[in-house]
Amino acid sequence: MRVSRLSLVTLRNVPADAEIPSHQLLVRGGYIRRVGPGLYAYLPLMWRVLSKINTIVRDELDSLGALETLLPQLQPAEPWERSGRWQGYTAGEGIMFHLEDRQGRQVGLGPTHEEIVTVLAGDLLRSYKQLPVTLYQIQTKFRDEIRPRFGLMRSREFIMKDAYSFHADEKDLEKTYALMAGAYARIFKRCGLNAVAVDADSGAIGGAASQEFMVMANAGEDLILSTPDGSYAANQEKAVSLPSVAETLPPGEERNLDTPGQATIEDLCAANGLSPSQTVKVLVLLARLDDGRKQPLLVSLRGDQELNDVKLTNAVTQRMGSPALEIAPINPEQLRQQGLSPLPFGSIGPDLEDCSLQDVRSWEKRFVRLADPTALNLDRFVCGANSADQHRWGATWSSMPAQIEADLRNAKAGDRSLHNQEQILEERRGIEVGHIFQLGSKYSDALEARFTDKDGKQASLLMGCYGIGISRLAQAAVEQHHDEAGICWPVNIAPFQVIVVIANVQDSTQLDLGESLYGSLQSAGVDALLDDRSERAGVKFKDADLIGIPWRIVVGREAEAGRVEVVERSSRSNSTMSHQDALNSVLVAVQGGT
RNA sequence: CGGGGCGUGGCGCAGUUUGGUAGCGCGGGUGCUUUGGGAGCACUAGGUCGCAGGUUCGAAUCCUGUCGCCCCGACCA
Repeated sequence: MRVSRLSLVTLRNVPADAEIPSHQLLVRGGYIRRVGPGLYAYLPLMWRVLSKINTIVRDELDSLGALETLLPQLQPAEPWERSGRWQGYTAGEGIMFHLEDRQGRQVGLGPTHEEIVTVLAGDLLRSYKQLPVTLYQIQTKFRDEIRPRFGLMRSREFIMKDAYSFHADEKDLEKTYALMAGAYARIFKRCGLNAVAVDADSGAIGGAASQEFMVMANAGEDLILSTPDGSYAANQEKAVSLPSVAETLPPGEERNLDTPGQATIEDLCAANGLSPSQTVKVLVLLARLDDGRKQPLLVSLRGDQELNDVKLTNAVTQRMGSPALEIAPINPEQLRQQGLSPLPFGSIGPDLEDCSLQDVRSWEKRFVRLADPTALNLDRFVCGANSADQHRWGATWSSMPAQIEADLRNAKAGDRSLHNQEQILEERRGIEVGHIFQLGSKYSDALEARFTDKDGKQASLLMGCYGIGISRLAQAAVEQHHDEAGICWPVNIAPFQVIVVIANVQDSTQLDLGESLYGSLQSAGVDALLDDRSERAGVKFKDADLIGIPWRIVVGREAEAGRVEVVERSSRSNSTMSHQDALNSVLVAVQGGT
């Protein structure tokens, strides 16, 4: 390709709406353009990058025997209703774009394809003899994000590879899951990314085992906790750790404490010479459940611990038999609307009585009481006395109502690893580029996707599902590979592997040599770009750096002598040599990396 | 949804406080000079100042409404 024909528009100014380097560079380099909030056009250079990533992905998945398909983006509501996800995905903060067609049918734009593929699999896969099967597609997904940001990192329309596997038994599912994990590791490596697999929550997709593949970068939206020896890594949503040892309360009788204005753990401890680990804090929350119930919760944590929303949501979902769609603190306004008296927030104890809910209008009439082990393991503690400006010193669980024990706290940097107490957890930010799940029969049960097993009996298909954010991956690669001057693409996903820059196209010797090198590269099967523009050399160098082509051959001053300069973008190393040597060394470098 | 900010040529911005009929840098076009790290000079094209009302002799500027976009938050008392 000739740069003169590429419609290349690079920007010197940093676009005002781009925050992180990768987003700025992709816009400045002429890779993407914003069309609306969270909506981007992939310009010709970007499309080449995405195609290269897709080629690698296809190669690895095909080698596992997976089958490429293409499924509808416009999806009827019905299978989503049967899987129980229509409500959660469309109501309130739901993430699915949905609409009514001219016949009044409800349809959604696919944020993911479990429902569709499960229905299909149920139709197609009738016997264990057909299993296992893995189907995949590379396609645009739609998600009505609360707040799109960072360019392609969190956009409302993005390209995703999603794969779904179907099995007759657990063992077979686990086998494919493991194979897929291996393929993912190879895919990210071939894309030039430093990605790590971490334990993850399976979230709205549901299911058992689940791992995320994270590209470590400061711009990442996820917090990853890991041990220095690499033996443990997990998303904070899921991470576990050994809590620090609580300080014990000195001996003494249980008594009341006057705690005027001490509404936070911090204030309480400062005013009374306590350590946060000697206290129990109680959060008053309301869970909105999928079946319509509004369930008040009392959640007890040791004072020095933070609540983990994801763990809480999972615990509530499990106990209530209906998915928790949203859990939020109860505020005084809500109490008023329910016709309840105000609660002494800041002085709540685990034994706040259910009678304070007696007159509720639309909520459940009893609290569900959950407590984290860090709180339950305290023999004696300080907690709220359920009356304003009053706490209790030396309280014990024996005088409290029964609690549901559940891990509800955030693991954090500095905690000891549960798996090896010698190891202290560290935290880093990560960009989630892939996620694999063992779904089991969650969807096949709901959608009645069954097959006939060896014994002639009907059984639900066991499923795995596996995603890679293709467009996000491309941007993550830029986030991981750039410098002040621009992008430094890993050669395997670069839009072009080599750029031949003719320093001065007015000089016919330079022009001829440049053209000839370009032709030789093309005949050798290299993706080459020829900068044949009648710009000054400096402009062409700046653009080449910005768009990040891994290898540059400069045909300039010494063209007369048949000598050219070879520059490696990432290291900036350069050397001058004969054009034959240049061709050979670039061929070796480029093809060695493929 | 809550809080903050911003809408002025393709991009980045000034001008708004103190109304007087639109400007700077980059980019585009033409010509001459220049030619290895985003050149210089000259000429030139391009904006109903987000939109709709209002005040005024006169509105980018003041008032009202409205739409859009960006950032932060939605962390726990």
